Amino acid sequence: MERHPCNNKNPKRKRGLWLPHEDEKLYNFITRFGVTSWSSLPKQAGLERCGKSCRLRWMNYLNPELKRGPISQDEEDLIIALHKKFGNRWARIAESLPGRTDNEIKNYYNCRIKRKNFKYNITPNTYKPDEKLVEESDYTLTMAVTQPTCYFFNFQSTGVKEEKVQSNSGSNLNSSATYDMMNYSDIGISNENNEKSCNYIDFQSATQNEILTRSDCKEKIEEVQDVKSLEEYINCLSTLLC
DNA sequence: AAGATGTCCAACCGCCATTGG
DNA sequence: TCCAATGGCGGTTGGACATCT
Repeated sequence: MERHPCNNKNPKRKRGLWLPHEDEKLYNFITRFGVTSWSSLPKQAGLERCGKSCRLRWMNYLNPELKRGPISQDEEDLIIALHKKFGNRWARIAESLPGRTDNEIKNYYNCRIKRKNFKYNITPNTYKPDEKLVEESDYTLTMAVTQPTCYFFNFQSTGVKEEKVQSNSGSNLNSSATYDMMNYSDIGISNENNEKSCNYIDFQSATQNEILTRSDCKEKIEEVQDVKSLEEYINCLSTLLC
């Protein structure tokens, strides 16, 4: 197999923003011949770029299957939910958003959602995906669309420190006695018309120096939006943690 | 009006798993 | 079996543009 090195030492390699005529060459070549090898494509298409650069330009910009326009609220909700599940595995997240690229989602998350999280006192850098949930189908995501009044996307535990999280009212949460400290939670609440929204609640501050009570929990939630079915929320939480 | 600052995103870099000579 | 090229991925950066002072 012929090798086509693609590295910084190649003096002929062009860099920087793509020019319209380069886009045209790449687009015309791929739509006509397809891609058999990215490494040999630049030469065949008459481009002074490396194969990697061509691949990136096609994947992130020229591919006609890409969706243009701003990311919708539904898409944002999905990104948040999937990020909780998969962490920074952008390519995996992008699989669930047809027409959106991993780069686009990554950029969107880093500059929009991260800022929102900061507003709600969440530090995504501390986030680690819950491997158990990653392995266990789409359970949390399914929850998000099937719970009519209260749903949540994910809970994670941290290995950093242990902290008791209890309910003082005999709920299901209490039956499991002790959990690892819940770090951050995304809780989505839908209204009567099943129009969902996504809000962020920092449970860490609630659990850092105190036992998290049912009323604490309810108070936290009510800070964001009125909740009609706290019991349902507790049940969901208990099911997921057990 | 102009400089400073912030936001956004295209593109590059480096790492790693896979592939195939 | 070894090893270098390749492709894919996530992290990061630089610059264009927008907004603020």
